[in-house]
Amino acid sequence: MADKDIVDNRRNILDTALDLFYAKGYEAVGVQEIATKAGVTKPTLYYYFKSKYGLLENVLEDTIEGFMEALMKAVDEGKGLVYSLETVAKVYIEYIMASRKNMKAFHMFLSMEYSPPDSESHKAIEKYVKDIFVLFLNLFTANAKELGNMNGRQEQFAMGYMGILNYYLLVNKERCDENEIHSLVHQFMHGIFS
Amino acid sequence: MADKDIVDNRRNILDTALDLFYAKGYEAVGVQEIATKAGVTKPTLYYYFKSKYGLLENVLEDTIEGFMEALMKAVDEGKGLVYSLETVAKVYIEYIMASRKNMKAFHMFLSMEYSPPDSESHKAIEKYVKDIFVLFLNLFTANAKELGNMNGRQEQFAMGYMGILNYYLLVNKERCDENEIHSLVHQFMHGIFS
DNA sequence: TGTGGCATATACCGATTGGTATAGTGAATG
DNA sequence: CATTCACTATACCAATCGGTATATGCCACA
Repeated sequence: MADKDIVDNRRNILDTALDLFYAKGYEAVGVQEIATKAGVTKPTLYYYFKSKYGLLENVLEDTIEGFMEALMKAVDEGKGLVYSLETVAKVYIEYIMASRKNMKAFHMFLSMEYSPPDSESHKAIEKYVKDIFVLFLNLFTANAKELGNMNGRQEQFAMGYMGILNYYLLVNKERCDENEIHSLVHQFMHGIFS
Repeated sequence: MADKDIVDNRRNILDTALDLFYAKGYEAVGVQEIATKAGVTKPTLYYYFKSKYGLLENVLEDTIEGFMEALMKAVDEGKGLVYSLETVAKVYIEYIMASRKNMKAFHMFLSMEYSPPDSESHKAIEKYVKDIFVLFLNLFTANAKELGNMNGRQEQFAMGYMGILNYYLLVNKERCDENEIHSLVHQFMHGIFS
């Protein structure tokens, strides 16, 4: 019918793999299942990706790196801590709400971040985790003057903020409210004694 | 030599399974590997546990339920919010530091809490997660008078506190400092503006 | 018309998966 | 002595695992 019946098999494999890795986890999904659901055969999959693990790496590159760029852009604006924290949170929910694909990617990322230390999932994700942690760390050190003497508690602040953000987004998988995020940031900065 | 060369195969299987589930994850570990490392054969494993999933459930019961009891005991003392939050945090690190087995159990638990929604890991853990969340929720509602009008933000508080705690303990897998936990609780209650 | 390379499928590999049918232990009980 | 019971091992099952050798269809270019 249309002049474009051509299918991008590589794209299909990537998207199908994300769906399955998100839903069942990397270790629980077979290569055969991915190929079948993507409408290709196994050799086709192995033509584009050198191994199952290589496929996982490509899925990550295809999804998470866009998120990382947005995150990096949001950090170095130099408009103060409060502004930065809220902007960062906004990047998170905007990314997740932008598409179902992004939502799946983010939660796959989260699940991999907490995955067992000797698993392939963990190995594939660790560099991204490290980058993001450093990014949060820099956010606090860059705004050190606002916080007075942090006494090297930047790491604790970074961990606390990432923990709050991650867990909130884990629990509220489908519906992320921007107002609630704002409230969360406020809580983080001023404590629960409103 | 000793009068007790008898081995408790059920115990060995349980402990070995925990080791492997912790390190590589439930889905990535084979029943054969568990049996071999435990020094038994597969039918012996299936004599004590009806399936691989049944084994996972038993591993959870064997480890996490002790933690849950300690947690429940720590909550309902009615000595105020600050006291409760610190006590709860203390239960976490005391449990983790008590033994290497406990440390593995806790991190397996954490990894399962963030595991993919359609995975067996998720299914096995969800009831415990729900119980713990309710427990945290009650902690805040029980101390409502201290916090003034929470406007139904108990859920947010519970999520925030669990998130901070979990992420801190994930990152500091091996070395959990009680003083740092104290500082973390303080940060949670009064915000990062010291 | 040929030729080379990208992209795809058929059919297969050895190894491992979760799980079991069956037979045997050794110790206690009648 | 015979039976029973808790427990363990040998040997096996079909199915699936990740991965590949080989052949072919197709299209661009010569």
